[in-house]
Order: sequence, then structure tokens, then C-alpha cells
Amino acid sequence: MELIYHNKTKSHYSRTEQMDTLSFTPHDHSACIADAVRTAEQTCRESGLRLTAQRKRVLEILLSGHRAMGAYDILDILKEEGQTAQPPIAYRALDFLVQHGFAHKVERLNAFIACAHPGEDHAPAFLICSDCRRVAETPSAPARALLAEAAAEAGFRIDTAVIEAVGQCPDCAEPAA
Amino acid sequence: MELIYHNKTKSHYSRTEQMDTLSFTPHDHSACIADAVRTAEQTCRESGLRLTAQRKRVLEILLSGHRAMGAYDILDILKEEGQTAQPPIAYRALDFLVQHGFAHKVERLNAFIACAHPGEDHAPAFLICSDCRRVAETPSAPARALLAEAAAEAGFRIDTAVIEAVGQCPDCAEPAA
DNA sequence: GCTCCGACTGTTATAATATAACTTGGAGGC
DNA sequence: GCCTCCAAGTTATATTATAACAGTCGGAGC
Repeated sequence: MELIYHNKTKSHYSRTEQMDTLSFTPHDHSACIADAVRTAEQTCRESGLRLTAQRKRVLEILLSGHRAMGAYDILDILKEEGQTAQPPIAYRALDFLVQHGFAHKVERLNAFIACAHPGEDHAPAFLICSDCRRVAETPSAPARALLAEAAAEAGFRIDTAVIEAVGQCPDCAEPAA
Repeated sequence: MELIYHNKTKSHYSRTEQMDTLSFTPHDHSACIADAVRTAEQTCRESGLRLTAQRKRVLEILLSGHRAMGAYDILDILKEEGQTAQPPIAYRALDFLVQHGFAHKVERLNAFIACAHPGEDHAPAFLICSDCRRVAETPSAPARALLAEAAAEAGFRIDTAVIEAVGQCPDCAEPAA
């Protein structure tokens, strides 16, 4: 299992810019995993949640790709690590992570991805690259506001909204590197 | 199979207002089905597409509810009508209808819904009522524009976008009728 | 310490959604 | 008529997800 997928050197953006679209920019990935896990641990401690070994491991697996992963992809990895790993194991951990904002479900892919901004209260939009399957989060507040407006005119009250774009990420849109 | 689901008399809107959110407003449903089928027939004739009996029947089934229906819901109805109806029958018809804009897939529900505006070139947002599962289309152009802007900043080129809101429709939000 | 409780995990089974692959049929062009 | 192509029929299987129940573990209260 390769842990660093996108440390290519060519990019439209410097490492310090555009951190909102982490997934499409080069960065120190192992540090990024460690950070995210630490944030999750702290958040759980503060909120009285239990980041058990299973949940933490699943979070790490998700973090290792900045890529949407199916529940069964995760199960396969758990199995390689020697666990029995029946489906509910993965789904329960994923439910926990999604429910508490450490991960998101990408509806379009029936897959899951680690949250790029754990701890912050946010409802992101996803940019899904149809070529490499990498997924980035992008701010969705403005789009959500307009959507809520349109909904209100219809007398509809929005609880949650799924906003997912499919297209080409910067790397895959370029002819070559 | 009840064909008219929401001809309730109470609504925030008159019949002639808010036609963009057809699904949450009372209207003459059998006429609405006939209209949509006619539009589809004409569009196919003009474009050299074949609206076969199967495809037409699946479209009618979808239209009968203004509701998202799973492929297997449709299969069940086809079976009741005497067909053998294996999954590919439904999926192929749905693929055709979605591909040519006569129906949409609601990713959040893994389900399908007839297009409320066939013939018009549009990419709607969906308003999904979590209580009654009815689904309305609402204009999404403004929200899409903002999303495209945010994506462009990340160097991402959007091909298609899924915009789906879950919440309460006018009827279900009211305490009672 | 003990016990109870509630939350998490383990396990089996199965449901729900979707597609692959190959065969048969039927409409239209030539 | 015959060929071609696309659609429909059919079998099998892949993929995604949940139900249901039994076992385990840790902390709260006594």
C-alpha cells in the first residue's frame, strides 16, 4: 500500500497556496495523516467520543489516499492486516467517522474519504477527478446559500445538501507532466 | 399502483405558480404523464432515438409518482404486469432515459426520477423530502456557477455536478393538513 | 471489588443495488 | 431477401449495505 500518491512536483500552485484543495496539491502526506489523526484524537477527547483502535485504523486508511475508498477496499486492507473484517466492521467505523465529521461519504461514488478539515464545522463540496479518482474538498457555502434560496421559494427546508462535481483535476487535465 | 400521489388541496402555492417545483404542488397528474410521454416521443422522433415499449413503460412508471424509484421498484411493477423482468431490463431502460434527459438519477437515494422538464437543456438540483421521499427539481444554474468558480480556482474542470438537498417539503414541514 | 449498563466488536446471514457476458429477436437499410 | 445493428432476454455474479444477535470491555455507582 503506497501511502503517498501525489507528490508530483509540477502544479499550478505552490505548496502553501490553495490548501483548501489539499488533494490536488503536493504536500507532506505522512505529516498530514499524523495531523489529522491527532486532531481526531483531541476532538474525541474533548467531546467524550471514543476513537477506538478500529475507528482510528479506518481513519488512517482513508487518510492514506486523499482518495475515495469503498467500504470493501477498507475491508481488504484490514484483512491483509490479519483481521477477520466482516462488512459491519468497516461500515460501523465509517458511520462513526462520518457522523462526527472525520470523514465524508461521496454519494456519487458510494465511497468514503477522510475529511480534509477535521474540527472545522463545514459542509464541503467535492471535486471528483474522473481519471484518477482523487477527491478534493472545496468551499460550498456560497453555492449552498443560493441553493437554500431556491429551495425556500419552493417552501422546502434543507437539512443537508450533497454537492459533488465530476471532472478533471489539474494533473489529469494537463496533457502530460 | 396509485397514480396520483399528491393532489392534496392545501398548499402554499396556487396551481399555476411555482411550476418549477412541480413535485410539491398539486396538479393534474395524468395529464402531466401524458404530456411528458408525448414530449419524449417527439424528442426521440426528432433525434432518431428509439423510445421502445420498454423504455416508454419505464418512463411512465417513473412519471406516475414524481418520486424517486429504485430500479427494483420498477422491476416489481414490470413483473406485476406479466414480464419476466430481470435487472438489466430496468437498468438499460433507465440508462437510456437518463442519458437522453428524460430521467435523472438521484445519487443520494440510488434511485431514479422522471425529468420534470424534458426537452429543456438543464441540469437540475433536487430537493428530496426525507419524510415522503418525493423529489422536486429546482434551478441550479446559480449554484453551479459558484461551484464552477470555486473549482476553477483549484484548477479543476467540472464536467457534471450532483446537487441534491435533503429536507422537508412544504407538506411534510407543516404540522398537519 | 462487584455489578450493572451501555457502547463497541464479532459473526452469520441476507438485503439492495448494479453489471458482465452471451444469446435471441426484430426493425430498417440495401 | 438478407444483412446489420441495436434492443431485449437470460444467466450469472459483482458490489454495496444492513439486520440481528451474541460476546466483550470499560466505566459508573454502590
